[in-house]
Amino acid sequence: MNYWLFKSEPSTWSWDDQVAKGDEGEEWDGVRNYQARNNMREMAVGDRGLFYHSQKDKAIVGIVEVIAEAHPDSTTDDDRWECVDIKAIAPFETPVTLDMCKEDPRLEEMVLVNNSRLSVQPVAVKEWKAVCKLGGVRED
DNA sequence: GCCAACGTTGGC
DNA sequence: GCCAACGTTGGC
Repeated sequence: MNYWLFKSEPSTWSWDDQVAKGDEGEEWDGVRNYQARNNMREMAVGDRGLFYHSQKDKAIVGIVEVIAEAHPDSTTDDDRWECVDIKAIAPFETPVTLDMCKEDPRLEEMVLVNNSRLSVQPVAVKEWKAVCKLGGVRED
């Protein structure tokens, strides 16, 4: 299984919006960046992801699961763009802020810390475990 | 609200 | 195929 990080502005699409979709989930559409798209193409059903709020929160707030592999993005006719579907799994007891990530030596190589603009990022296993521990959720 | 960093676009 | 110009993102 691989681990990822999905970034969103809460005013556009928030964790609460994601939770409201329940087990049906929602497609992670609107991505117009090749690196982010390529990451989504790598995803398999069952992969887990961190849900990050950019802008005001700047914190990882929950865990999501990939429930559908990459497929054409329904919000555009441009066939270059694809997206996966994800559903909310569990909220973090404690949101893991960007500052916390920057301060943690285990997370110094995290993409979020070094390239915060990439909207869909890979997460290393050790990073995943560290973030889950900080967030107060079981890592599975 | 500013601005640095980055990615994309399009003229040459 | 290079690179300047432009638009967007997101931390501060």
